[in-house]
Amino acid sequence: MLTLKVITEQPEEVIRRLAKKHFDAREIIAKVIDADKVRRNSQTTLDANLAELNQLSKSIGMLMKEGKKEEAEAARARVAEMKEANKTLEEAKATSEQEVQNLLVLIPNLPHDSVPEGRVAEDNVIEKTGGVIPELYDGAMPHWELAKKYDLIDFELGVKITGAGFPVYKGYGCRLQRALINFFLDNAREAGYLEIQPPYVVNADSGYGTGQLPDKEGQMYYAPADDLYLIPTAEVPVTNIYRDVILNEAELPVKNTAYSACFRREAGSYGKDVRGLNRLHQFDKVEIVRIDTPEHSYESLKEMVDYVQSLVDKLELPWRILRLCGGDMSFTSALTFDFEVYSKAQERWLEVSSVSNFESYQANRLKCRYRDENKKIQLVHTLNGSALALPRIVAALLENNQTPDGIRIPRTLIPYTGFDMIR
RNA sequence: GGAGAGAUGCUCGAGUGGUUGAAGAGGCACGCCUGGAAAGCGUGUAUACCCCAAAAGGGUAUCGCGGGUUCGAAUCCCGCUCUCUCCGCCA
Repeated sequence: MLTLKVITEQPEEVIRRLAKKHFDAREIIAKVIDADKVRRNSQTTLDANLAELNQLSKSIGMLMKEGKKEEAEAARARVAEMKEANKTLEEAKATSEQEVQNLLVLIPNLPHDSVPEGRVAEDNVIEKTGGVIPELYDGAMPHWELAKKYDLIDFELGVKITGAGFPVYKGYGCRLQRALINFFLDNAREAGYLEIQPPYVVNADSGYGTGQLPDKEGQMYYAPADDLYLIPTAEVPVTNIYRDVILNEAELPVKNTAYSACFRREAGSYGKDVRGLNRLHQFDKVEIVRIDTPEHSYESLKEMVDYVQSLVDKLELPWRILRLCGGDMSFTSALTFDFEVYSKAQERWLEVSSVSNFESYQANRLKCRYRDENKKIQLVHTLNGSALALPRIVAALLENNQTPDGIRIPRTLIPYTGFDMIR
């Protein structure tokens, strides 16, 4: 969430910048400022009262020792009186504090100045493209047919065991999955990321820390018996490592990577876009997470984008990078680049990665800060990106590399798969 | 799952109702000493919020978390969470 400071000190600036996200902040910011005034006022008087109370209590102790019983009793009466008044003040303070908090989480992050204007996905700006879109032979198939033909993935079996969106991988399909995971992790390690194996299940505090809760509650699988959530991405457990932590500037940037299975309810998405591997309830992903200083975070973002580009290049996939427009960006992001690869048989672009700088928005909720060179404590910037999500990469690899004789494995991946063709 | 013990600052650790934000030690930072270092000596070393234009300064809260008793709670009471030990079960 945004800091109270930026909202109370520069409300007009906040309103102006949020307009790009098509969020009219005027009313809610007025409410925040009002609630904050109440909060401040009640704290100021409450603190003064408590100070007097503390003084009185001390004096009672002294008077008792000195045997001045009557004076002590008088002080006691005064205390009792003040405590009544403090109850009201305490309530006002707690209520207004909660109100500020409740309002703050409803305000999205400010988009970076370089975010393009726009409302929908079509308004995103193509930043860069690469790779070659292949020509396929007559009779080329979409990946769900290829998966069946070569017995790589059994979608119906997943329905039987669990439900739609939980495919069962088999044989070459499994080996391709494992190869990709190792390929992504090894590349990340070589790029300086520390590998983490996080829990796949998190508590509510972690959900709030990265912003899945409260607003995206319905998108996570929930285990009520233990009040735990299945992670929708490794970002959640990995970023929460740094919840309530004060880092030293020398430790920055933190560079972590993690493979995990990801679980998403995807409530409300149906239709042809969900065919095959395009949208799943359980999928595999390697995530990269960075924590950095405000001064360096955009350089970090660029490095992350370049890194993801190197992956799709190595996989010989046709790709493009989109700079997301204000209307298509996530609630929490300041600047996001999406990576898409072209799926030739489906003749459409598939999103395989989303790389974002959240600036201090996530850090504020997470309470992740660092001590700068002047020993001053300030919020870090957090960034993350997929590097990469498997299903759509697999879809594109299968479709783009199909030949009448089988499916060709990209050269850089062969050491990981142990085979060069799926036949 | 059963029984017991415990949770204090960066770390260890003292502290069972009254200037305790918290002794002591260690660590760390700075200064002195030194040719340099070690040792030694000195000083400093939590976070959030509020008041103040800012700085200086002042105030409030925080000893796992939440509530209660009391004029006053790290210290007493209740609930919760977590950790450790033993037993059981087990990849």
